[in-house]
Amino acid sequence: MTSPPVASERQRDADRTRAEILEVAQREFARRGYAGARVDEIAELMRTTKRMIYYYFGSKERLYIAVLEKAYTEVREAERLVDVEHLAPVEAIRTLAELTFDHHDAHREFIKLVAIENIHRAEHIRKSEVLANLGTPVLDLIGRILDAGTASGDFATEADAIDVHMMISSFCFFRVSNQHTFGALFGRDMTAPEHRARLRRMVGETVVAYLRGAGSPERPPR
Amino acid sequence: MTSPPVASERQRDADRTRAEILEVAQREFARRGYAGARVDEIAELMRTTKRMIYYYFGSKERLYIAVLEKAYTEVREAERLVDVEHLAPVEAIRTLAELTFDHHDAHREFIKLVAIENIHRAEHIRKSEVLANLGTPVLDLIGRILDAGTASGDFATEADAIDVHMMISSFCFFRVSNQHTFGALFGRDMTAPEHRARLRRMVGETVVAYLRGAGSPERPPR
DNA sequence: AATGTTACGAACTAGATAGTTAATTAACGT
DNA sequence: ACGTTAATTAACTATCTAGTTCGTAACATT
Repeated sequence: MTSPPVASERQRDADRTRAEILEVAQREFARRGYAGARVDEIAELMRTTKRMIYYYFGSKERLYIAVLEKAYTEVREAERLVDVEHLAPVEAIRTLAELTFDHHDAHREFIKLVAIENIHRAEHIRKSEVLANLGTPVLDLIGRILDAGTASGDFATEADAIDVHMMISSFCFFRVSNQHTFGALFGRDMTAPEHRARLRRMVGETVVAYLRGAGSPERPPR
Repeated sequence: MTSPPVASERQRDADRTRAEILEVAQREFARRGYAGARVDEIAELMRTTKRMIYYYFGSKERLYIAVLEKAYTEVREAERLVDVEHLAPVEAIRTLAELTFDHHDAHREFIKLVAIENIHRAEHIRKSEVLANLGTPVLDLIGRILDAGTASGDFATEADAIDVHMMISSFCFFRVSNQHTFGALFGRDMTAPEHRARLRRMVGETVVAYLRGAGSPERPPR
């Protein structure tokens, strides 16, 4: 006659505890960096104890890797939902750039984790079997858009998919990752709402302009 | 009859010791991040002792701030030497972009420091009186190039100097700062020699293409 | 040469920090 | 109802780490 235990009512719930540790840990690692984050601090910020971190993850490093794996996996999920192939090449690449912009805008904690991981020369990513083999479907998508654009004559620049991806990512990533030093030096918070729409348009226009071939010195823009 | 003390022979040399501490500290902070760097480690890597760090800099944080101040100041010195105003607008902005690329390519340790400082929300930069008021002459330079380009009709896009600076910086900075995660995920080291020239050309072409207005949807490229 | 000042070194300390031990309790299958 | 196992807690420890104490040696000044 007792009601079946609902997740939120249960006093012991491995999944819940594990998930909460990951959530809090992600926030702390993103805020303080890997070395700066404190296992005790993470423990205090949740309802369970430090022992649970070691029970489920074994070490600070393995917890950090688990955080990275979760964050990257979620981001890949979002990427899979991008659908721009019904658009003409120019609009397809412009829209992809703008969606990438939105995506970076919405996942700032993830960006911090990536920045932190780069400071550590990606040593943790390389230790993760999950992440080491995580190719990205975005590259294929860009490749197809580039092919279509070249075939249609819209794109004059012979571009490489990885390069184009880097160009789009760099703009979107930098705006968020370097907001603080940039803000301190130039007195402008690039992530403030009043700059958002303009910079969003800018990425799209930049990729399109580049691919159309307007930047090359030999061949003047058509 | 005793020979005058030469810098290298002297057993005590405040300037030298101070400089060596800064050098080693910069390397260590760039390698391990602020929290990850160890004062003892820095001390072991030089000929003097940990006591000297506290003698000259007072605390780990003040040492770190001193490292930032030195690094930023040196970079500003290099920026002052950029001279592209004798060129026509298109070539001026292209050259500026390419020089910025070279600059980032040559100062990777500085880039790491900036990335680290962003993880700490630029709190140390803000504590430094030297850095807080360090405007940049590059912005004025870009502003003048943009004005000239608009006046001559070469640039159709009404761009903002800070935005253009951000676009150039983001590409150059990201290539270096994110080389490790990017390499791990896409299997390409963007900082490898074989990609250098191509990507260098790419920044220049991208800014020029954008400023010519080739990316806008309303107005087709001229 | 005497004296004061600046630069330096070895050893030490208090507190922080990752990781552990071992006992305890809730859930679940039978 | 009951034994088994998975989940959880509190208290503990070894080590590390930023910062200090105190004494000394080199240089400058007179």
